Amino acid sequence: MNRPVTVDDVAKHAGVSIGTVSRVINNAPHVSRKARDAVERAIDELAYVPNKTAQSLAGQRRGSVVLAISSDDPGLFANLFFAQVVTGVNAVVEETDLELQLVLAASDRGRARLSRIFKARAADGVMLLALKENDPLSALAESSGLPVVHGGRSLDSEPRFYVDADNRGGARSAVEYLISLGRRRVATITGSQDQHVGVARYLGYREAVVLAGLDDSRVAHGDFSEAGGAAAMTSLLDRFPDLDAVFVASDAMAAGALSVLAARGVQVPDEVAVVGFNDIVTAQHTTPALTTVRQPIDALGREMTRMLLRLIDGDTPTSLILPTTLVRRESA
Amino acid sequence: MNRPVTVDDVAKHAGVSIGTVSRVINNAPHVSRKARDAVERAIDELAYVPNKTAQSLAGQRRGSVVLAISSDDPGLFANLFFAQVVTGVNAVVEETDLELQLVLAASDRGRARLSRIFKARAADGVMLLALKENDPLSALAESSGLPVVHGGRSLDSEPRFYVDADNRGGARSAVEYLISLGRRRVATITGSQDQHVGVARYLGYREAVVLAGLDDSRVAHGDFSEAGGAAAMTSLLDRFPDLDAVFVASDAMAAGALSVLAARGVQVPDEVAVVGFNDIVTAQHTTPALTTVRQPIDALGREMTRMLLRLIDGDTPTSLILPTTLVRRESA
DNA sequence: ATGAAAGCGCTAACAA
DNA sequence: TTGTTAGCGCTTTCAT
Repeated sequence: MNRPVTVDDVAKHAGVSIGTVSRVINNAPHVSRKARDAVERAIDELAYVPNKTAQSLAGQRRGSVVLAISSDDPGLFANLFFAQVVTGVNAVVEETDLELQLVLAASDRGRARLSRIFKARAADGVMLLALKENDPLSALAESSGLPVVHGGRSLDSEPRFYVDADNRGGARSAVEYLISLGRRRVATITGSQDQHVGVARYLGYREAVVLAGLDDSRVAHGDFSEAGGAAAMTSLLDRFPDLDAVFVASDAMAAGALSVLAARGVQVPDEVAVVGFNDIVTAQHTTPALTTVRQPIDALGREMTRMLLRLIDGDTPTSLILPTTLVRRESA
Repeated sequence: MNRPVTVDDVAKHAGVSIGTVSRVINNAPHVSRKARDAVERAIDELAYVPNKTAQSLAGQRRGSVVLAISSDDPGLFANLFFAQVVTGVNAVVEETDLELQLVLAASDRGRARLSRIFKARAADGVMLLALKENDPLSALAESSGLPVVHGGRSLDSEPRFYVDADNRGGARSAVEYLISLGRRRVATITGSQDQHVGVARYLGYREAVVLAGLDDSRVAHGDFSEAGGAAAMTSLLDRFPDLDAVFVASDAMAAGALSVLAARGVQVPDEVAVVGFNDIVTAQHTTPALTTVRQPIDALGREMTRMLLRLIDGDTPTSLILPTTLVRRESA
């Protein structure tokens, strides 16, 4: 393992001072054409690559951003969501010379680790994803003094800087679509009402139904799980045997609902139309294939990252809500 | 933003030299009980956290490992796999004070980034995941001189250090299971034969069939995609109308195969038993639910990381093949 | 426009 | 056992 090439080597090779080399590297002003050329050639010839650690130490910035994920539920959570967010984040990070640090912070141990990262100033900024309600991560991050961007919102407090999908609008347009199909007795299976997404999608449902002058009382509360969806569907069917459509706040719950509907011999979409939310892979494989609301997940990752970069640069970005799209399949 | 606490502060506060402080932090020997206590108290009282960057620079180690992923196919790839590997990796990294750096290296840009990381000695080791055949990443990583661990193998060359699932054994036991069910005309839909997994699973099939004294000629080649699986199933049905079982090298292909079987009115599993591979979420939602081979994905992540840590410590670990398990559902 | 030198906060070698 | 000091490789004043 031969000694790595340093600034001094480059300086020597180019016949200039290390100050000049440094200026060229950070393309600072006050460098003569000649010197710049010489340095650039030296860098090329020696295949010099600056030592990131040294840059960080001298430059007082870490050169890395953290993506912290506060979910321990690989089943529900991982479904493409994770991969897609990371893809989006990576795309933007790639354009910079920052590093992307990943921290799974659902456990105490994970949070402690994150906390050390903050205290040790081991990152220039943080993106927080999949926070739970009253997630300690939020306070932890804010108190660090580092720039923080949230993916999604929470019920307890509106983050200062966030990117979120338009859950309410997505739900509203899903229900409006059902109504446009001629359905008049539209029910909903909600997600957990202690989470922002759950509430937002429920509000979207109500908005559409009430605006259309229809009855918004056909409601069963679920918990985003398939089993919960099945239970809620059963309850709905028992209480409102006349319903002709259901807006379900997640695809997983919709899958559960579809099984119940099938078991009861209810025709989908003929008797009851069903719309889900999320567009997970499974949505294509339910019977019938599920009409659902798709979130722009990689865009979420990209915009979170852009926002964080601006924050790091000292700008004050504005929070963002990204539009969703309705994916029409056979269930409605 | 007040000046962060440094070693000198701690030293002063504890009334010892910075050498002693440093020794305590790295729990080196030659520290008196008394001094250690004093330092520890000072650290507590000042809430001192060492600056990672400075540690790295002085200590000549980066304090981070890279997880590089060479896949751009979020659809196929992301299905839980990604999240589970990361979960496993994170679990082990969490026990150390290393950072986990994520690099998506499917593009030229991503590879270039990785290359800089290597050259800039911006990591202590690398884990390579989801490499394609003849993936340039492999050479890139090896040439860096850093410790490298591969997740999975490739056809072109056996990595020096790898962790892989027992694809061959998993396939073999899946087919043996079919045979134990009384099936005698077992076909297979293979995965891409230019990938190690594809070949390994095919070999496992042959092994089981031939060892049982059965005919191993009922073969159709697929490409791991759902559409490919459907096409292969059609071909199989046309060429071998007598088949009574199919081992399909991936769940996605199995989903495609099941659709074809259903369309042709073939009863599963009564007429034809089907077994898949991977145990993706979708496997539970096919009709009928898919019997499949599950890989220990989070264990893969964990073991890769352990292996890398040992490599970084200068040990010479041995490559690992992790056992798979058969998950019985309704399709066989 | 350029060079010299003082750090950044820590580790490690060497003295004491 | 403890203290001192010289770096790690870079950035950034401050002179020149």
